[in-house]
Amino acid sequence: MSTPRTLDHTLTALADPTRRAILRRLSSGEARVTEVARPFSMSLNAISKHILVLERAKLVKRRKVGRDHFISYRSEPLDAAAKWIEETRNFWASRLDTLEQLLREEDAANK
Amino acid sequence: MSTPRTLDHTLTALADPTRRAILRRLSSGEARVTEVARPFSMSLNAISKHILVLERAKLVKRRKVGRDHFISYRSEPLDAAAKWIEETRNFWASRLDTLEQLLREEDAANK
DNA sequence: TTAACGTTCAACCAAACGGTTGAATATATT
DNA sequence: AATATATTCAACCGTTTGGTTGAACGTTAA
Repeated sequence: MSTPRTLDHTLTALADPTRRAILRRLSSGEARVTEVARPFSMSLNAISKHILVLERAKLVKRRKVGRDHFISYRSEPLDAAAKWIEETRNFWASRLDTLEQLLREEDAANK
Repeated sequence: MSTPRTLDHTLTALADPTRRAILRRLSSGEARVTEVARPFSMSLNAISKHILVLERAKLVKRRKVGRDHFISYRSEPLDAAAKWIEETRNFWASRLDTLEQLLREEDAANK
């Protein structure tokens, strides 16, 4: 089974609260980098780097118009991540021995 | 901005392919650390560290019996992560609908 | 008691992360 | 042409990450 690096990138990008906040900030549509950075108490450069991480994960798209870079949200990676998580949860839910395993552990814990 | 650090931990833990493989490896029930490590081409210590990261995220539980540590999968963090992702997707779905609608109205106005 | 086993601890390393500051680049404005 | 604005690039810093090796610790077996 090959390693889906895009999932690595997606989950890594989402694991940071600043980056999750940036995504929410984009809900009203495109925003320039400076606009994205405004509500945060860190440097513009720091936000620029966070945007790079989001871009690597394809969670945002960049549209350059003159000196302005417009950043916008892309939904595909989150869809894919949701799909993976659901598949994994189903995988676990369908393990036939799950109940048996729980009982075994309980039994051992109550020993 | 509330900071759910548990989500950070969950997503960070899941962002690594080795750790995702470890979780799958646990599908047949509990396993000792050495058993968990066996299929991997890295040192036992490396796997021990990965298990620590999974433990911090509460994705695995440890049960010590003598010198053996039995590692088992816990489903709660994945459930919580799925919930967050679904909420976020819903948030975006409604937002994108609204934007689309606005564009449609604008278009109609410019007729 | 001694030896083997299962696991972690400690030290180390290189690379990545998350942040900073200052300079460079490209575009707009006057 | 000169200046201001938007953004990135480059260098640096301290911490974390993912890996190694070797020693230590606790448990089981001879």
